[in-house]
Amino acid sequence: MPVARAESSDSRVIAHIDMDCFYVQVEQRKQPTLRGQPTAVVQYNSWKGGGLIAVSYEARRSGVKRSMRGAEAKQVCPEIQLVQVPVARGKADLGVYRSAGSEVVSILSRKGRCERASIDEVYLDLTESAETMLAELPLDRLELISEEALKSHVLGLDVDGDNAGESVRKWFLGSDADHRDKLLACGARIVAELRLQVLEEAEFTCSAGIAHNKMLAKLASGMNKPAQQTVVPFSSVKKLLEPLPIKKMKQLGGKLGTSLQVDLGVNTVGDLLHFSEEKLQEHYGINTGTWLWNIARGISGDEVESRLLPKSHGAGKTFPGPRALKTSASVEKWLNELCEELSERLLSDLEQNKRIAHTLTLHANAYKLNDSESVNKFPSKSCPLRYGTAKIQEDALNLFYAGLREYVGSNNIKTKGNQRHGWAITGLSISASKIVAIPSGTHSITKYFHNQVQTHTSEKQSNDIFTQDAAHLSYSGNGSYLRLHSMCPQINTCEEDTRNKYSMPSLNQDEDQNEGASFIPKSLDEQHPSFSTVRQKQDGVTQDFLSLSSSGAENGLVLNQTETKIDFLGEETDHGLKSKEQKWKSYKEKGTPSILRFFGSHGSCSFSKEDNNKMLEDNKASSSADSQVTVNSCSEVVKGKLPPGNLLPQTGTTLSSQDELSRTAWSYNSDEIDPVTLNELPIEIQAEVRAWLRPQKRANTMKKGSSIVDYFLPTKNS
DNA sequence: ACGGTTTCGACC
DNA sequence: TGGTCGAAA
Repeated sequence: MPVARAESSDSRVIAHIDMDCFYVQVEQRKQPTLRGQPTAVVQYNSWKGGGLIAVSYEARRSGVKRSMRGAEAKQVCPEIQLVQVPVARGKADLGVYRSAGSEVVSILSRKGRCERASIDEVYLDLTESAETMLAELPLDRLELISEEALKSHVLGLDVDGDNAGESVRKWFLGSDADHRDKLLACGARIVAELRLQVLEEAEFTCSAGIAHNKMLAKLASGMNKPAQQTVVPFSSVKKLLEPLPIKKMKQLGGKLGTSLQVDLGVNTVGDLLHFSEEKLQEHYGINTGTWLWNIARGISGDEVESRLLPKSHGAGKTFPGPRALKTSASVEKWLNELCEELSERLLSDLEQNKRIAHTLTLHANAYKLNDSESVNKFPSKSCPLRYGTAKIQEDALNLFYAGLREYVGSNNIKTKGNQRHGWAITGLSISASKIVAIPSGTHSITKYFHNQVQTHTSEKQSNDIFTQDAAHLSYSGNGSYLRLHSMCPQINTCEEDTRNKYSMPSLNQDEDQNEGASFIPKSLDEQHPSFSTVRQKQDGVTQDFLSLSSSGAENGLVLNQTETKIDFLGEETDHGLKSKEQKWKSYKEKGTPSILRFFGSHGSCSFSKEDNNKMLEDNKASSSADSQVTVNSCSEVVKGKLPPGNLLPQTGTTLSSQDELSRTAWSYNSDEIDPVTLNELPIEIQAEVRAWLRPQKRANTMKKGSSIVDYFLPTKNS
C-alpha cells in the first residue's frame, strides 16, 4: 500500500487508459471479418473448449463472461467466434499481445509522463500539457474542442441522460469553472486526441479516465466502456466514492477488502469515512491505515512513474490436475521450453532496448502424492542470470531441484518415512528480473557480450576456468554460487545432518502416461551433485550455501541427457568447489573488476555478492576495504546512475531522446572505478569503457545496425 | 480445472 | 539489503 502522501488540493491531471477487451481487438485487427462479431479469445481449447481470456462487448451482451470455458460460451452465444491464443513450444504465447501493447504505449507516451501499468493499461501524467494548453488556448471556443472530447462523460453533471451533451459542452466551455476543472478539461481534450491517434495508427479502441490522481482515473476509466472516456471533477469525488462497494477499489478486491467488510462492517467507501485514521491504523498498521483513510476521501499521492517497459519477463505454464508433472524428465522438458521462450524474450529486450536482466527466478506449484492434507508451498528460488538458452535452462533446472529438495524435505519425511515420496508439479514458471539498461552507444559491448553467448553455445568450452582470463570468466559464468536459506540458521542443518536433510528416498516412477522407467536417484545430491552444501560463517551466523558448480554441460547437452549429466556433474562437484575459490583468489590478486561485474550479465551479480561474502569471511580484518569499495561503486553504477526510466517501447520504434538521457544519466566519477580494472577488460571494449568514464568526450560513434538476434537466433537448431 | 503474467508490499 | 512470499489485477 503506497502511503498516500498527498494534499487534497492535488491539481495534477492524471489519465488512466485501458484498452477494450484488448486480446480480442488484437485478433480482430489480424482478422477484420471478426470485427463487430461476438468474439472471444481462448487458450487451449481441448478441455471444455478452452479458457476465455478476453471477451468482446458484443459477446458480453449475450451473457458471455470471462470465467467461462469455450463450450459454455458457445451455449449462451452460439454465434460466438472463438479465436485461439497462439501456441509456441506447447504453451500459450502472448507475444503478439505484448507487441501490440508496446505499439499503444509508443503512441500514448507522446503527451506526458507515461507508465506502462500492464500489457493493456497505462497511466499518464498530463499536468504539464494541460497547464500549457490552459495558458495558451482560449477555452471558450467550441470549435477548438474536438468532437471526441465533447463525448466525454463528466461525473457530477446532473442527469447523464437527455441533454447531457449540452451540459458537457457547457462544462468544457465554462469560463467560470474551477481552475482544476479547467485543467481536467484540457486533460480530457488531450486524452481524446491520444485515443484518436491510437485508433488511427493502431486500430484499437480504448477507454480512459481523467482525474486528479491515479486511483480516481483508474476508477473512471472503467465506468464507461468501451471506447469512451470519463472525467472526475474534484467536486464529484465525494458522491462518486460514497456508494462505491469497497471491493471495487483497486487494492481492496482481495483479502484486505474482505477484512474491511467482515471485521469493520465496511461495505462502501462511504462507510470507511466513519473510521478515524488511528482506528484504521490499529487494525491495518500505520501505512495501510493511513492509506485507507486517504483513499476514502479520494486522496492518493501515488505518482505516475516514467516507465514504458516491463520490469521483468516471465514464462510459465500450469499443469492442472491429471496433467501434473510427476517425473524429473517431464519437468526438465517443460522447463526447457519455458527457458527457451524466456531466453528469446531476453534477447529481444537486449537488442531492442539494450537492457540486461540480472536475476533468474523459478516458481513452481506442487502437491504431494499420498499426502492430501499437506498443502505446503513449493519455494521459489533465484540465482544470477546468465545469458544463453542452455545456461538459463541449466540454472533453472538447478533452481528447481533446490526447491524440490526443500519441498520434499521440509514436510515430515520422518513421520511418513517409509512411504514413497511422490510429488507432482502443477505449475512451473521462470522469470527474469532486475533488468537494467546499458548505456546507449555501447554497441561494441553488446556485441562482445553477444559473442560470448554465441561462443559458448557453439563451441565446446573448456572447463578449465583457471586458464581463462578474468573478463572471460565474468561472461561465461563458469561457476556461480547459489545461496540458500541464509535466513534460517536455526534449521537443522548442523553438521551431521546436512546430507540427510537433502537426501530423499527415490521419488516416483510413473510419468504422465508413459513408462515406469524414469529413475530418480535417492539423493538429489547424487542427481545434481553440483549442488553441494557449503557452510559459511558470516557475522556469527552459519549459513548454508549450495555451490552451483558449472557443469560445462552447457549447450544443450543438458537437455535430454540426464544420465550423461548426472555422471558429468558427479565428477564436477569438487572441481567446481575448488574453482570458485581459485577464481576469487585470482580476482583478489588482480584487483576487483567492478566494471566486469556490471557488464557480465551473469558473473556480475553472483560474483559481487557471493565473493564479497566469501571475502568478508576470508579476510575479515585485512584487505576487504578496497574490494568493498569496488563493490559499492559497482552497485552504484547499476542502481544509482541509471536513466530515470527505460524509455524504449519494444516495437523497434526508437526514441531519439534515449541517447541523450543515457548519456547524461550515466556520467559518474571515474574515481569510483579501479583503473587497474580497465586493463582487464577485453581489448575490444576497453576503449569504449574509457569513453564512458568521460561522458562529455564519449562519442557515440559505435555503428549500430546488425541485429544481435539475427545473428544469434539460429543457434537454436544449428 | 480462473491462465499467464506482472507488480508491489511485507517480512525475515 | 536482498531474497522470498503472498496479494492483487
